[in-house]
Amino acid sequence: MAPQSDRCPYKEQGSGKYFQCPTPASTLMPPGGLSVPSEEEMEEGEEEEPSTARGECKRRPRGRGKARSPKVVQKIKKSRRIKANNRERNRMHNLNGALDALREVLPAFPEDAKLTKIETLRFAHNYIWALTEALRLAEPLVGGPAGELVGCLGPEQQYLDSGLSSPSPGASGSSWNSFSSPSSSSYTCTLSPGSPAPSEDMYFGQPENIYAPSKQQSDFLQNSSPFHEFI
DNA sequence: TAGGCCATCTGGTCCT
DNA sequence: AGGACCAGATGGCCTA
Repeated sequence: MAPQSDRCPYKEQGSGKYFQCPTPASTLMPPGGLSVPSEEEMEEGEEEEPSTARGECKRRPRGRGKARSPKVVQKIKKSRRIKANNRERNRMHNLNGALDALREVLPAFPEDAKLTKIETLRFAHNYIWALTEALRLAEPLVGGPAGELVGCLGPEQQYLDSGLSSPSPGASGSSWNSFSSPSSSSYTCTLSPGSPAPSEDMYFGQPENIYAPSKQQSDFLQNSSPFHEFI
């Protein structure tokens, strides 16, 4: 069956964010109008099989266990399908919302190009891995936990220190550039090119061996990231 | 125009 | 039983 609509009507213009679907069944009525069975109709068509043996229906009073007409069965099926479709649509919207949230905490690209779903996931994977590497390699240099890094990684240290409450690196287009600029005078903790890969147990292998970054990602990261050795 | 990406529908399976 | 999850199919939009 062909989709009833080609584009999501619940996607916010501009931001591209999704919002919760309104009461679904009513919003997806086909042009001709689909009559969803009322509760009463549903009840009327409910599961009970008619008693085959005459007079042996003990569970229900006479007249209640009548067989559903094909029409009613079809209505029930259609109603269930519509409900399932709406649930599925909401589920996918939630998934897309989570993906959007993930995009927001990833470094923004200068041209503000929106990453595709797969790119977002791959980039996030690489990004997390690179940050983890940065922390791991920086730790011995400062002789303490990564949270105590002071002025080692430059402006990005603020980002590392602030934890969950940190401003999103993708929140402003310039944040990533400033924190990762190779020309930054405080950028003293460059990652060594020959550093060994972390164990697979801890890091699930080097991202580049699993997910090759897109050209867009690798270009950007190679030009502006302190993690370029890992791309 | 082909190919990539996406939203949606759909039926099957798993889980509560 | 009903909902969540999943994967395949389909068709529209966009871009190189």
